Amino acid sequence: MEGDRAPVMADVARIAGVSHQTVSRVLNDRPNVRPATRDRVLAAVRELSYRPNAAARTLATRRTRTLGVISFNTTLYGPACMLYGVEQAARQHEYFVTVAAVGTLDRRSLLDAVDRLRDQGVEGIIVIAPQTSAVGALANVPSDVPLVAVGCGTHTALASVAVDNEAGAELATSYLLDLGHHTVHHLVGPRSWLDAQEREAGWRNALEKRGAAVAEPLVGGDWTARTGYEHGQRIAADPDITAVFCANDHMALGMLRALQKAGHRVPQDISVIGFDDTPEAEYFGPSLTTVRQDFDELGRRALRALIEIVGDPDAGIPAAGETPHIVIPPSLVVRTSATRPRH
Amino acid sequence: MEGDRAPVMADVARIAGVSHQTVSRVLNDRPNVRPATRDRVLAAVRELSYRPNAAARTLATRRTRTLGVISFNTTLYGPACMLYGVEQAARQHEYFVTVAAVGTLDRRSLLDAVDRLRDQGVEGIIVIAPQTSAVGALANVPSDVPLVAVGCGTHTALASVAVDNEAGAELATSYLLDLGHHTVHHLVGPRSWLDAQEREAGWRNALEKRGAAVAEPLVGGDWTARTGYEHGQRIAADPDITAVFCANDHMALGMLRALQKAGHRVPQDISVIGFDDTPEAEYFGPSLTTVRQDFDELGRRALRALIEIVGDPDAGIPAAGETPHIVIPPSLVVRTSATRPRH
DNA sequence: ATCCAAAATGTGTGCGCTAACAATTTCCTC
DNA sequence: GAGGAAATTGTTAGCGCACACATTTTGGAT
Repeated sequence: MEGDRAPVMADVARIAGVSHQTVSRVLNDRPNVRPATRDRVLAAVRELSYRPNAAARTLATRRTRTLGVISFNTTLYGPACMLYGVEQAARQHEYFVTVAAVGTLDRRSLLDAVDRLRDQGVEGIIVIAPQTSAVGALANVPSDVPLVAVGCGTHTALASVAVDNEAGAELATSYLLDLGHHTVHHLVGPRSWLDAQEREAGWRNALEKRGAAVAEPLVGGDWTARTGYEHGQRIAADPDITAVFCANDHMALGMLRALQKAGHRVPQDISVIGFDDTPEAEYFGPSLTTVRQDFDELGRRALRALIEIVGDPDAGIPAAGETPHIVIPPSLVVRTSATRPRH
Repeated sequence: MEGDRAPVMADVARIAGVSHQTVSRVLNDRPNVRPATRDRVLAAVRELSYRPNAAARTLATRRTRTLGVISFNTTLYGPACMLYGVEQAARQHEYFVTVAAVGTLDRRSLLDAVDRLRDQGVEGIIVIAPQTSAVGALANVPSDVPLVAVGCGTHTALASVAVDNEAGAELATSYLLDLGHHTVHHLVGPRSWLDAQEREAGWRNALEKRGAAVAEPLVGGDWTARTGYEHGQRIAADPDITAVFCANDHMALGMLRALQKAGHRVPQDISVIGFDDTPEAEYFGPSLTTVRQDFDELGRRALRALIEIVGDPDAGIPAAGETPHIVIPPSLVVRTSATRPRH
């Protein structure tokens, strides 16, 4: 058990009575191999439990069939889903994916992550790091490996795949307006995130389109239920507010709790809408009306976009200078946390 | 830009006026290099932006410095955190990590994942797949790469790192008993998960130790809020029940909603306790008392255990036959969803 | 100066594979 | 059954690096 090396192609060749090149041809589905020979080779492969050595193959072909994913916080529901989608699609396309989590989003640690991934020889990188600063840092990274950003705003120099945050926010806001609310307040996400900025813009747009008053947005949210709760306490104190659009579901949860604790009923007294549609949102108290984005699909699309760029090199690299932006429309999921205002 | 190959060690050597071997020595921190030479080499490296070729290095050293993670559903909070912890620790130890998500937990797709990872040359594998079947399938995989299971029960033939589910469940159950409840009902997780089994066992133990009645456990839960809700409806109909221990937080959330919808107040009428302590649990209505497990730490420990096995080979492989089991104690987080029963 | 060990550097080889080309065989056509 | 194109197989040469060893240089001790 100790002494014998893992079998190599030459071993297979010997057993099958052919040259190692023929083995290579069989393994790579090359044409011009007689079926009988192919069978003998495959038999030998099985007999030895031979597995090709990836490093050697990479060295010879200069292709690693590996993609990298840089992720800021895989712990969040969205990023976790996107990662899943990416891996799923990668497998389908016969790529490996290696992940690099970054703890902070400063330029340095981002570039470090890129470096680490390049050291490993990834052919392309997907960035799940929806912060403005991240995109900024990455946009002009002097790298020869293609980058695609996923789930982060479209206003970027990077190729990207994202949900249309603005449209989603407009959907939510308009819905509340249609219900009869005079205006809608907005708890924004961290301003450093593109998603937060875009959702805020969408909210503002919808309000202005209808000529509704644009109240000062509530800032300081960090996506967590905690900050939602804190703002909820303030909102609860203002009797004029009838509708709040929260930049994500978790903050909406905190908001719900604060409101109820302060004695308000949702939706009778105040309507609340979230964003993301996490699996739990339906079971919040009350069931949360929210904007759904298909994270999985986002990841899959990102991967496909990346592969297209990395491409079978013979497919040709897309015209440089063109940074493709794929945007996916979100949808409103109506549940019970929002309703008509009382008059 | 097109024609020139990426620089290789020989290029660096030429520029620095040394042999490629000296470059190699510098890059690998080998002793016996004059400081002046080392500096010239490093300068040349910088000048060319040289990066060593991982494939070539792997081919020569037979080490990939890559670990694999097999994960069933990275979308869940726990697995996502563990993955994060793993990656974090891996980086520290200068390992890459590549992920392989499996969609279903049958033996085949599990072995496929292992194969895929081995094809890529991983030196070890961490399995985040806490199902009985998964462990069973993996326990006797005829593999030369070390496996460590994480976050899944300790009663396994696999090396593992896990939280002490049984202790956690006892903690929760005893707490409720101490509060004065005559007995505690239990909504179990999917029976195919070791965690679910162990939590059930812990719950049962605690009850028996105190001589409390052991009610029929509520089965059919699948970790989602939906099934928590469904069982909640049934529980709400039984006036005798005063305390429920749910196998995870999401199901507890569904339970809370169903109970409230049915007109019960939590905790005044019924106490509820969860398991996991997801970030949102604190903001459920009411704030959820739950058993906390440190997923990050779990991931980190798993990685360290794996590295120890993969080890600097000179460190020696631990005695075969010994499958180390690391268990981490959970803790009870007391919030407001559980209280004394009314008499 | 002389010699020797230690330090510093260079040379050759192989890791396991694929690409390019060379050699052989097969199979058809006339 | 001769000739030649097409199909099949083999041979050689790297890919870029680290390891084992050979060689040179250095820095004392004598």
